[in-house]
Amino acid sequence: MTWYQQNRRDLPWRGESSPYRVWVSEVLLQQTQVATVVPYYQRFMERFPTVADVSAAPLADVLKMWEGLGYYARARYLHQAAMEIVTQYGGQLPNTYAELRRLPGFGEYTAGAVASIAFGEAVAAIDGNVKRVLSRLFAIQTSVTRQLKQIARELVEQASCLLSLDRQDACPTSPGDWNQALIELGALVCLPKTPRCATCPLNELCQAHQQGLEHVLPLKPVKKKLPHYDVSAAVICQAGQYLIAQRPLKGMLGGLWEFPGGKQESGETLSECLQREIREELGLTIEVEQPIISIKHSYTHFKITLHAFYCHLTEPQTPQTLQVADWQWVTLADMANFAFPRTDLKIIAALQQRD
DNA sequence: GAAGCGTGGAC
DNA sequence: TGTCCAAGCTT
Repeated sequence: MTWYQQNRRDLPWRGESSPYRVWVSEVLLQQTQVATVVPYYQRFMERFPTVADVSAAPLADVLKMWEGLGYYARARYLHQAAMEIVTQYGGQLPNTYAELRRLPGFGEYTAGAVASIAFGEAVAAIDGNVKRVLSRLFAIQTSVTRQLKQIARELVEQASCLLSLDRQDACPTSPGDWNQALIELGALVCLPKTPRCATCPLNELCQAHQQGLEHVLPLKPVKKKLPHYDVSAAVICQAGQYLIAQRPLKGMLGGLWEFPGGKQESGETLSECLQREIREELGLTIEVEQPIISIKHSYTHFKITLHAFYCHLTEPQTPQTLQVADWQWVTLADMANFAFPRTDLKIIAALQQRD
């Protein structure tokens, strides 16, 4: 706790805070690095200062604030939870782990983090940092999940009891500070690849370090290679406007807008692929023209090369919502009002260069 | 318990 | 260029 007090980073969601701000920061930080989150957090708080502001906004506005961040289900769950908090709890976050855990997007970690940091409840908050710190501190190699939960629970309970008996020192005393101290130690000292054991306040207690296992623990599962696909995207122009489509709400990039297209099947040219996809998704017949840009991109479970082509309708036609949530004709300038995945933002940038 | 879900930075 | 992996959650 002394180390944490002296080494904690000054982050926008620390200091003058509120349960809402803690919650938003925790959701943004899920699987996302602090440096990436900071500007998103600032913009999100300006646009949605309170829970009521999020709950009153259309999902499209929340997704727009999430644009480029990834794991877009987080934005949907945050929006859903905000609406529940307004209707069920009068706009105030429930103040216990058990109640928070029932809300969309509140898993064990996030419920534990908000309950401990915002409300002082003595519950554990086990993220990737804490897993790494505790795995090394206790040299845990098997039955990881059960042991870690047990240890983290005992630690936060004991820490809050001990510290409350000993208030004459200036150390932080809350379970929230305890949990954040473990996280901060993992983020700044107990690093995944090159742990800084020489400067670690726990190095003499750390069983992994004593046994020379700090580079081995925690044990990592073997990962398989990501498959690669060629994907095509149609930039369909008509009278200075472009056709964009909204992806289905559930699943990959749910609710985001894109230039329609899809995966190339074997024995198919990119041109044929586009014509098939646009017919299947929107019921349109197109002609494919010149290529615009090809983009390499890696997702969580596969890699793609995305090939964008100028296209036009063979005759006047109205799109149908066969496999898309919605569609819209928009100008280049209008596109700023829709949330796009990274790859499509690159296509838009290419279009602007030609414009 | 495992799979699906984004993106960017570090190395 | 490739790989790892980050303040995880839902199904």
